[in-house]
Amino acid sequence: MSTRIANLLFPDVTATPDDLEARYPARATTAVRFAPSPTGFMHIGGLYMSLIDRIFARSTGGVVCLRIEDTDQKRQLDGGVSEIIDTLRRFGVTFDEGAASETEDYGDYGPYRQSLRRELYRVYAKSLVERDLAYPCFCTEEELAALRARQSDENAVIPGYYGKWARCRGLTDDEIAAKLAAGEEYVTRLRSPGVDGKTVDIEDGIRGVITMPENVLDVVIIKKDGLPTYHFAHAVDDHLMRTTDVTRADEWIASLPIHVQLFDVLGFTAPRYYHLSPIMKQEVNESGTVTRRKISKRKDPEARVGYYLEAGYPVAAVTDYLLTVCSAEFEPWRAENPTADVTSFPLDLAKTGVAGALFDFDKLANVSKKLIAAMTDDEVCAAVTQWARDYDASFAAYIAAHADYFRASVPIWHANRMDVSRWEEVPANYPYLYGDDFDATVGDAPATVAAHLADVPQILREYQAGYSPDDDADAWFAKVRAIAETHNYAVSMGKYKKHPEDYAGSVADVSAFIRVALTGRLNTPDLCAIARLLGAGECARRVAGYVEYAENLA
RNA sequence: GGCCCGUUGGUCAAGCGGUUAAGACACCGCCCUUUCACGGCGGUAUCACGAGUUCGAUUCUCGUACGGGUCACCA
Repeated sequence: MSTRIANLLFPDVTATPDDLEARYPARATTAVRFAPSPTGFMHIGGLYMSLIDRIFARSTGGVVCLRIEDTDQKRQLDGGVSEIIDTLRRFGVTFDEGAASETEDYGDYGPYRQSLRRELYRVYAKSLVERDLAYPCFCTEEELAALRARQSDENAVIPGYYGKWARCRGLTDDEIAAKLAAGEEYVTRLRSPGVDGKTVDIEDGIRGVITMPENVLDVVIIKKDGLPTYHFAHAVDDHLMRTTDVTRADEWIASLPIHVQLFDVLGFTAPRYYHLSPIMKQEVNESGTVTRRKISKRKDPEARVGYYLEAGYPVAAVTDYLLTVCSAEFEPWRAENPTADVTSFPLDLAKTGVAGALFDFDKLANVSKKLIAAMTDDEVCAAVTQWARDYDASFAAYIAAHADYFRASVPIWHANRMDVSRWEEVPANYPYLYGDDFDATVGDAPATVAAHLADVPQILREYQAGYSPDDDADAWFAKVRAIAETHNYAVSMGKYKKHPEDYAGSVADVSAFIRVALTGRLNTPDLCAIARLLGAGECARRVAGYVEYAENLA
């Protein structure tokens, strides 16, 4: 018994583990937690994890807490907590307990930020010292570096602080007292009861039983600054918060033996673990080899959740996509429940993939397009307007100045189309709709125009001469067909396909000339609708401009 | 290097000893069509490799290769 040392180390700690047990009673439901570090920006992987936590809690009738892991003081950033809360809320991820703002918490199992839980960790650390399961270590960083060097020289099978390498493990109480009296700095280490050669079986809800060597390392549990390491905080926090299920990235699998040992010496029941594979990104290195790696916040703009907001993906598209990646059961569910909130998806974590999916922007775009197609014109109009206000000031100004026109334009590219996957594409894809002095003649003429250059000016002149803004779609197209006929362009695709040699082209070509003159593109929404939106004057201006351009080319 | 985890088409994947090896995205083709689309139909393409178990392996076992993770007073 090292009561003397425990008291020397933690003189102010009077509470006992039993007191804490009583303060945080067991829960009646499942509990999971999302536990990010407030490093200043929200990572897409964090959104992914928190979404899964939220859904897990809902589908098991339990709660989800937001716990802030701020024990690494070097990495903290001002505003980091609000960034997390605000971003997640935008994506519909909310918590039943946890940090509510930069300074406030709510819920009965708090405080929910580790920097405020210092005393809790110390109670357990003291208990461990009393029971000879932990001890102070006075080794400096230099000494530790030297130790690693020696181990590498001697090819130690297991590197690290343990057994004969653990110098401070054998310090007598008197020696410890003397060092403490001299004011030497120290960390607190676990006196690992692990035995080299023994293994532990740990069940993972996704991967099944994992067999690993038992932990023998005297890991640090309390750092020099008095705050716990991740391992110790995980054990104490998840026990005291009565977390029943721990979801986290699979990079933690390697430290599982430490964690179960900690739970064991502390007398806690370990939670059920689910280790999820992070979303990967494909990379082609200089030698041409294709590899996959975690999405990195340094290299990949898409790592930032803000990236998707700025691009204008509807938030539901992002969350739907993430769930598609997480579970193969999501898409069929979504098809059955097109309007249901994502968080009501009955997620079965056991069926989640273990390999680490590659982020697929094509798939995201498709999910998003379908979702946008299902929105009403009014919803789309409102969403684009809001997006522009937030992220595209000049487009926002344009919308504000042409509110009715903009509203009238939305159905043109929205109705029965899947053209738009994110709002930034609206100004980018439709310059011929939204912009002053649009000029269709910049760039090269498309092949179909170039191939019929002799006909283009005359056809356009006839089109313009016959154009009436009062024509409906049928009348408008009847005129186009008539022009086609006079120039020996087949009036239907069917006829043209049967005998292409009999014609100069088809009505599709004639339409293409008009389309290019009006928009500069070969692929646009319905031309007649575009012409009506633009107005007769603007159409005349563009057609005239293109006639001149085509004549110069010819 | 030690220890873990993984490997089904270009991508996401279903599959749990016998299947024509689902489906989605992307791509291509055809049809529909008065243009652009939407829609419909169809197509190309996958079990990393080698042993073993078995009447039979994508499914089980063991190797090999390749990929990933981890070996901090960071989480």
